[in-house]
Amino acid sequence: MTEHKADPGAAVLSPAPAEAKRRSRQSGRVTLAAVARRAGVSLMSASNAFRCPEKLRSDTLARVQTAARELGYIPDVLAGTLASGQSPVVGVLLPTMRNSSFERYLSGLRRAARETGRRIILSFADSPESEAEAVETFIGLRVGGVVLIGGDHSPGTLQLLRQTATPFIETWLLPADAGKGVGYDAAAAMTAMTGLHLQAGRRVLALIDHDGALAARYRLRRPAFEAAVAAVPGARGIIHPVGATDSFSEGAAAMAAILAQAPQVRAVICPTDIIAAGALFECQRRGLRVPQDIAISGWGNYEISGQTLPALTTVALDAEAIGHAALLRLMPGSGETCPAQDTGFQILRRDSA
Amino acid sequence: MTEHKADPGAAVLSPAPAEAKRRSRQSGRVTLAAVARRAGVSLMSASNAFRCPEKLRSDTLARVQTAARELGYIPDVLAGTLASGQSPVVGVLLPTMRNSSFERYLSGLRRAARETGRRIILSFADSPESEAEAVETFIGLRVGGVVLIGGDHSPGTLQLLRQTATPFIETWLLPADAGKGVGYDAAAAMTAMTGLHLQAGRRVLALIDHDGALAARYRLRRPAFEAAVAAVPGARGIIHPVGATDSFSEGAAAMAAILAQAPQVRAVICPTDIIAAGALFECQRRGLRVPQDIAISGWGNYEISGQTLPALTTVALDAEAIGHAALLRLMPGSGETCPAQDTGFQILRRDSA
DNA sequence: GGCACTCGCCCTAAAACCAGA
DNA sequence: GTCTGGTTTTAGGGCGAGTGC
Repeated sequence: MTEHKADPGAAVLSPAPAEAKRRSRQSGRVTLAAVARRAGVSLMSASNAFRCPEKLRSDTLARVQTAARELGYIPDVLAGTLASGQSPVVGVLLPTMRNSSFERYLSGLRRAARETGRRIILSFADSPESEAEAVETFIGLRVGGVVLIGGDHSPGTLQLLRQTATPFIETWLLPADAGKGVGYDAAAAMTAMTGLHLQAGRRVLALIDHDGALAARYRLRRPAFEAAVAAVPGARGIIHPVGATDSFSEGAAAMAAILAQAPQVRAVICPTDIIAAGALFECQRRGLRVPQDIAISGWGNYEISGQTLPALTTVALDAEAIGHAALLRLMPGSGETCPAQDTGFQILRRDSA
Repeated sequence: MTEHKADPGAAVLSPAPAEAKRRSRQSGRVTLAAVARRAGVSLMSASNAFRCPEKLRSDTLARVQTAARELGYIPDVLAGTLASGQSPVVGVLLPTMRNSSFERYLSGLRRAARETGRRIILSFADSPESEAEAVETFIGLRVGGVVLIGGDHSPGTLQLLRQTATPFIETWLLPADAGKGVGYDAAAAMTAMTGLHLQAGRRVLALIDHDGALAARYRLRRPAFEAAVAAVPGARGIIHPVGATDSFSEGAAAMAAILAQAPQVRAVICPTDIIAAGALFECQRRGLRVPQDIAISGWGNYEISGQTLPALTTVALDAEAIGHAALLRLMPGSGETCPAQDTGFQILRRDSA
């Protein structure tokens, strides 16, 4: 069936122009209608084949599926979302790539997405502005939900989510948005970690404390540290704040600063394994022995923590479980019971402390 | 204007049901129509205010903008894409989170996106299946383009992209898809790196070679290594393959295996800085001095490479530039001249080799 | 500057079809 | 041949915005 552009002048007379115009706007992609035509069923049956397969007789269903496969049909999520008002897409916002826990977190999210037929898209944001921007992109895409890390979000971000009634969930920390979040008890972990150093007989402890924007996932730790130190007579705690960027060089610089300020420090608690590794490298450069001269502990059980010499004592948390539970909890309609919200943690004692 | 759900029983009698039905399907979100109403302009003017502002008188424009801000209007990208057939969203596919070059790559992409008014969504894929799945999600979302890393993609992935006529670009390596890709010359970098070890007088060199799925971004290196070694009389090259997972422990294991197999090895060229750091840690554990006993070089100039002791000699590449150029090249319509496709590299000599 | 139509799909309602009882 | 119950079709109206006239 050949067809050329209709002469605009003849438009009124010929039946063709409407047809031609329609064609010109079509994307050329395989549509559901094409699948239906090929399978010899109605549009509705084709639609139902994807949406509620149980409504079709199995042979009809098979016909549609075959046709879809043969044609290479990929559902237009946009059109579906627009029409139904429901999107299978979940937007996940990560603060940084540098935290290897997030890799496991993501695989938990992916597993849950596979289980519930959802699709995940990602974005990274390390500042309030980029966070709001990313969330706006998600909302513009009319995602079905948004998964956030930490409880520290720019007012703009939260307002956007709320005013558009986009379901979202905050993860990683407890207590998060009461009854909704998924995470572990960072304060308890800090209490345990500080206790470990104290029980080893160390009395002058330093805490490297992340601050800055979007650093709320560290915020619960400091009070727990201070309380634990205060509970032991003769113990002293030093707080050294660092910027929110997680890097080896920050760890090295922090270690240098702490040693300059308080040479008698015997243990350094780091907010991440990256910082801890950086601090360890700095000690190596100075010829300080770890843990004999000074103990170092990290946080997060990143892969590197098991590989440095000495290996790093750290806090292991179940990022995979957090991710998995987060997605399931995001949409109550899943029909599944909501998993427990506390995914726990574990102090992983290795050689550095 | 209060309104409650219409009583289903009364549906037939009341004039409300149609209205109620309509309402029930509406998202409740702020639409362009609402903005137009509030600004007292037609729907078209409101649309134009965003799409081609120059078509409006400035006071009309301002009225629309004010109304949009007051209402908290967020354009429905879905509807816009569906209607126009063009999407401002670009899907970026990353192989892994562990490569800190990708962070810079991403910021280049983001900068370009900001410059051209596009939006970026991300996905990670480390296997052919997850790659195809991610690309399918992008295509289902009818993204305007897809940015890929490396030239090694599952046939399914490429076929999907081609059959749906989705614009895409392969980055990172040269020569990529001739005339379209953006990247650096990995073979030349390997030649230079091998030369560095040879010039230092080392004659038994080992290459740790990534293989496995999706590892094409390493594939050009080995022949260059072999050629460089062959060109120097008395030099010998050992190839040690490792799986595609980029981890410290892989590096450590590879180093152990190489030492067992060829104790006389004097230099090890690693495919990434992570592997190199892992290899270095293994040497430390064995009391081998780097670089006196054995030289190690990495690849990628990840942050860790400057922090270990000794710091790692590595290949620095301009990931930011790759990302930036990739997005600009993806859509020729940008009106900008396409930047050069070779973003170059640099051998960063530090202490480990 | 505005009207009518379109993008691809969803959804409701009601009618049509197809067994078997 | 009518009734029944499940399956499929027909018809039409959206969803929110862009496009051609």
